[in-house]
Amino acid sequence: MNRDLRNPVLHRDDPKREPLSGNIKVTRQDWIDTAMDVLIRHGADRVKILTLADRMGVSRSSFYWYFGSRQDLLDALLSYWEDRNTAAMVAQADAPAPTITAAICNVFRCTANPALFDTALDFAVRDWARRDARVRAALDASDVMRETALRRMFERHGYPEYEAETRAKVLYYMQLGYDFAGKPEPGARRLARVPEYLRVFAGVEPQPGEVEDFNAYARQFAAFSEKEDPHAPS
Amino acid sequence: MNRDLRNPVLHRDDPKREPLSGNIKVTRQDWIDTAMDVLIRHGADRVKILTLADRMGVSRSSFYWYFGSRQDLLDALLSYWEDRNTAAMVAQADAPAPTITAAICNVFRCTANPALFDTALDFAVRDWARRDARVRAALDASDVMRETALRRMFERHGYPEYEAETRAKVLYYMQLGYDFAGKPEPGARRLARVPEYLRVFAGVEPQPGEVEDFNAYARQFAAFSEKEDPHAPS
DNA sequence: GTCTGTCTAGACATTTGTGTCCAGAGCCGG
DNA sequence: CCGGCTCTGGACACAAATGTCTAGACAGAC
Repeated sequence: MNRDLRNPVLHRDDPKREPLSGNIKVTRQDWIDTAMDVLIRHGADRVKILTLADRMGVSRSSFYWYFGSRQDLLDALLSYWEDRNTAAMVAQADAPAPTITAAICNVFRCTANPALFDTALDFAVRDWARRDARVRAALDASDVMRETALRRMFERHGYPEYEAETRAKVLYYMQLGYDFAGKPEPGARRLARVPEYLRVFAGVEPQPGEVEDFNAYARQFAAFSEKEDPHAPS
Repeated sequence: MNRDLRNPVLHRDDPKREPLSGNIKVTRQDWIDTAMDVLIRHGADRVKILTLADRMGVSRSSFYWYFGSRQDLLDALLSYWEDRNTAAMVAQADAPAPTITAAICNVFRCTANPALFDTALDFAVRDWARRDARVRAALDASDVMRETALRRMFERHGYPEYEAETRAKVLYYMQLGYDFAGKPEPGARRLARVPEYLRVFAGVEPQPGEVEDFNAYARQFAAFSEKEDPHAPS
């Protein structure tokens, strides 16, 4: 029973690592999934090993087989976020669109669709960034990428560079502030307000059919119709 | 030495309580001030009694003379916030103004002036609200009051009720999102953008002199010219 | 069937934070 | 000057969380 032969570090870091079948109660991914849920619902500083273990019905020791430390787990959570939300929003902003209002609707499609963009996760990461410099750096980089993509979007539709930058800021920070604030408006009222938002953000009238197209899309997602409060405490 | 005669609860709760002069190292207000600083810079969950005591150079026991528990201190912090930011923003929104753009500038004056509105504190309370139901309730009430005041402002300047509500939301949530996001724009660029913001928020051109009046006001405050990063971690 | 590697449980040490108790220092009024 | 009130320091108990160590259960390979 040589201790070096079962060195857990090697196995943890091996991407091809395949666990034995019947022996396992939880996998590395189970730890990550549970931690992600706690991160979103309670914040990064409440991702505690004991809490996760209790919730999954295993002992804390199991954790240290899969992860070297709590920090390792948190790094995994940040990696997941980095590979998701920002890419989705940039893609939607870059998507071709006949008019600026249609283009803005594309951006709305992003935040309306939980499969494309997890607003609760995005918020949790922002919250976390206040407490961790590495997270903060990753977040700042993401904000720049998103805002740049939105500015390019306005520029493609004929807005001068400086005005495009301002409108990108209004659109992006309004979106941010809306998700940040307490209670979201009920889905129906929120949808009804879309044409007005388009007028304010673009400064022009939406074209016929554009709002209807977006509404039809948005109604597919519970997030936009009856979203549960993403900031409920405790 | 009857214990009931020196019952600390009576003294702590007595608003007319006057400490002896030369005997005191810290006052109740010192604890609150230090806690407020930590709340703003690191978040409510890092307001630890030991940390505060170390920083003031006294023992933890002193704390329990002035406060019954850590919760008592946090309640004091919340009370302070409740009596400040919201009142200031509502007052600025209600202030008479010749045009809508001048009225919006009044609101900008609020967030530009640290004496009227502490954005960092506001943010810290929002952060805290995610972790404490009572804070969350106080925050929700404040958001409603602020948004209502902004809607009334647009209505007074002739916007129909529904459009006034939408524009109030864009103005308020953009403000929120801007403070929420990572790095604020440098002061000069931010000031230069004011007229464009006015056009987007109001949908009309600012009148001559309005922007200049606001700029002259804003330049008095370091917060708007070279604000330090309010969300630096740790 | 035994051995080997994978994974888990339970006990231990350590750190950090809260709250309580008590002795006592310092100031004040009588 | 002295007794009582105000406030502080230091010791204690306790709880929550992290990380380490060791024994051992279990499946698969041979």
